[in-house]
Amino acid sequence: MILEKKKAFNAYAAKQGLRSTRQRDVILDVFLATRQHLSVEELYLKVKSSHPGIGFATVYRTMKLLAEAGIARELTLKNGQARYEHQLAGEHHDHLICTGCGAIVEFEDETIEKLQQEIAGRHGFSITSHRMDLFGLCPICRGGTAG
Amino acid sequence: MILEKKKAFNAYAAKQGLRSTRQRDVILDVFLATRQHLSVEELYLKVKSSHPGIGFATVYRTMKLLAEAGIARELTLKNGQARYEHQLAGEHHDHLICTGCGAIVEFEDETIEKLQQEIAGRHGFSITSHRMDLFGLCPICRGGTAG
DNA sequence: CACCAAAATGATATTGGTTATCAAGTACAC
DNA sequence: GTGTACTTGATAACCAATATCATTTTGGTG
Repeated sequence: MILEKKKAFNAYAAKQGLRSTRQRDVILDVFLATRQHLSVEELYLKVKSSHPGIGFATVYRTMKLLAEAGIARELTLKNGQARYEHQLAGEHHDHLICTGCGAIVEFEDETIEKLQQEIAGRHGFSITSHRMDLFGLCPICRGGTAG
Repeated sequence: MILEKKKAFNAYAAKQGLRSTRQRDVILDVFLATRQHLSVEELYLKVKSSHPGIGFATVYRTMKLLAEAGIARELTLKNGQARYEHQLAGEHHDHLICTGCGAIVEFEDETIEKLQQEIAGRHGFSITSHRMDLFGLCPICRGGTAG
């Protein structure tokens, strides 16, 4: 699947007339090698540890590129810092976010998606994307005591 | 209803040991007098037009206060700038956001809310709040042509 | 391979929204 | 009225993100 993503990015790069660079390869590799929701800073630190020469401006630029290419999705969390997650082609998922420890659980629900389309339709909107985040406490932060 | 909000804020202020100031009254008035989703800057400009002496730091502080008091709700839009909307006691609504002109339409859907609770329950989460934004084009920006 | 124009990089400066600082002002209990 | 803790407003500081720009690299061409 990593190869697919790389091909997808190469295809996008070709279409856009972008050049193939070592830095972009490295950043894409690092991004694809993790399953977490990474901030640009975290990504930059990971990249830097193996390739100290790469500057953070390039990481920012490349992540924007990956988002445009449909490989990464940018999340705007409450603190204002951007985080990126993998974008599985055609798929979409939403988030359960623990306000205690920051843990993020992904989920998807077809029924909700359909309802969203219905609602949008009633207002004459054509939806291109959405964001749904549920905030609360995860089982661990609730302390094991149900309720 | 404006008086109710003011009473609610006074109650919160009393509970927190906060003092009653002219500035907070003015900012609350300005906020309650509008039905739009205002950025802090817009709010500041409105406040300033009638009370030039009030600084923006006070507007920021007061809006945080109103959010804590449950009177305002802070929205984190994609550009990172915070906007505030009215928080109707106990009620909750979500947003249809036009990516063309920035128009925001509010809606609520009980079925979705219930589904959210179900999903959270399946993962052991207890939900305290959520955010759901649907992005797309409003009827006007779609150009009138359905599709 | 050498050359060149365009694109990309990386160090740095800059921006823009938000928060912290702190002296001066104000509310409120006494 | 007095005292003091809370507020305010001007300013500086902060931080993520973007712009700038000289230098380097890519990828085509001869």
